[in-house]
Amino acid sequence: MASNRKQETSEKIITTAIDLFSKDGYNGVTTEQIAKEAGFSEKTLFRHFQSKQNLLEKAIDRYHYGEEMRSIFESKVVWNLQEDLTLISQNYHRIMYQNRKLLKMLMKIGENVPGLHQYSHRHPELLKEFLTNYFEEMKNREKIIPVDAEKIAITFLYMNFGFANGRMNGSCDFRDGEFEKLLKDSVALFTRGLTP
Amino acid sequence: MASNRKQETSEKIITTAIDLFSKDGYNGVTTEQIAKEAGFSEKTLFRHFQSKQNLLEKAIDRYHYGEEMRSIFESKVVWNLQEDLTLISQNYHRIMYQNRKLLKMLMKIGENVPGLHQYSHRHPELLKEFLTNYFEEMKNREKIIPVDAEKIAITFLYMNFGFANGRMNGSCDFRDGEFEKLLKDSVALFTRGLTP
DNA sequence: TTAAAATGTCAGTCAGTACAGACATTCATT
DNA sequence: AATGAATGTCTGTACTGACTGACATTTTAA
Repeated sequence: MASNRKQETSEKIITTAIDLFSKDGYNGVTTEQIAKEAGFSEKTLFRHFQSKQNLLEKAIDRYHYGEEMRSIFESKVVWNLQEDLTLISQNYHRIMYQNRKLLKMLMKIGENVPGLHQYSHRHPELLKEFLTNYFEEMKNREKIIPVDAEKIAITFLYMNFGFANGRMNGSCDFRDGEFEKLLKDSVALFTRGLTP
Repeated sequence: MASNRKQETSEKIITTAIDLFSKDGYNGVTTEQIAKEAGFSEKTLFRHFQSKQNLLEKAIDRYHYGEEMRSIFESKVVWNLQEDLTLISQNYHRIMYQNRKLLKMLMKIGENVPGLHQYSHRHPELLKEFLTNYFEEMKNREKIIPVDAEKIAITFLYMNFGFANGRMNGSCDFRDGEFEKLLKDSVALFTRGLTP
């Protein structure tokens, strides 16, 4: 089909744009670079997206990150701290890693993009609430010591955000299973710190 | 003194540049904007810094948080886990907060700036080593349980980086003493998770 | 084979922006 | 008050980069 080909072209241009934007930011990349890198002419880029700004917006829309994040909430918790935290952090990092370039891109985009800030903070907020409720319930079940559930949730989330950020920017050497081991140790620490 | 006045002008331009760069990135701000916002003419900006690129470089090495970071290493550890972690995290966040705009700026700058990546990762690396050695020694003294010292150090650091990042971007409402409470709770969690 | 859809080429427009020179003006110091 | 340093103003240059239109070429589907 023709429409299929058209779609593939758009797809290729978008992913290339995300790739370059994530490295050098929106203003640091030219439409010519994007088109060339994607293997098309600049003209084709504009035929597909009309403007650079629109290309950016289409790239952001592609952010299915939000929808995927929902899968975390659907994580079947079994009310066992270690198991649950492991599952949650694994899901979290899978999603963050899949969307790492988009995330880097978003972090580089200025504060001048309206609504973006709220948009990109909506899902983390939901995740925080989800975790807070989880810890609250665990307290009721007397499976963890009495703590400020929200603060523990924030701590767990920001710790994992830190991990994800470090992995994205290649700060530490997270080769092979190193990253998984780190997650395991951090979950173990939480578990030991919270179980009565 | 005349040289004093000159210096003050440079200072004002640099801080303004950092302020704007941190919001919209290097390419998202014009020299005209910087000059105007700083209260000078564009010509003065160029008389002081010759080029925009040079202004960026001066901004980067004038506000190097690296030296301040050294004060963390000079933190007098007393080999009491809770006290030491509290002191370290407090120092860390003081420095991160002071340099928050510079840090935001650095995060937005593309990977095309040579050497910047290594430069901005040098001090966190040192801090990681410092902390790793600390946990190692605490193990020897049998004040904490046997764990992978490096992984715990990474966990503690990335958690705090996550906090700092959240505070910089205003993700959560860290008003009044909320942030301090968060630090306290997270240190308590670590302490409980590591003490035998 | 053929028509339509998709892409390429190339030349060009237009706005924005880093930066320079000439000259006027303000400011601090004596 | 006078002088030199610092700054302002204004004009201009050179270049980049988003975006367009006309026309040619390739690709796809019937």
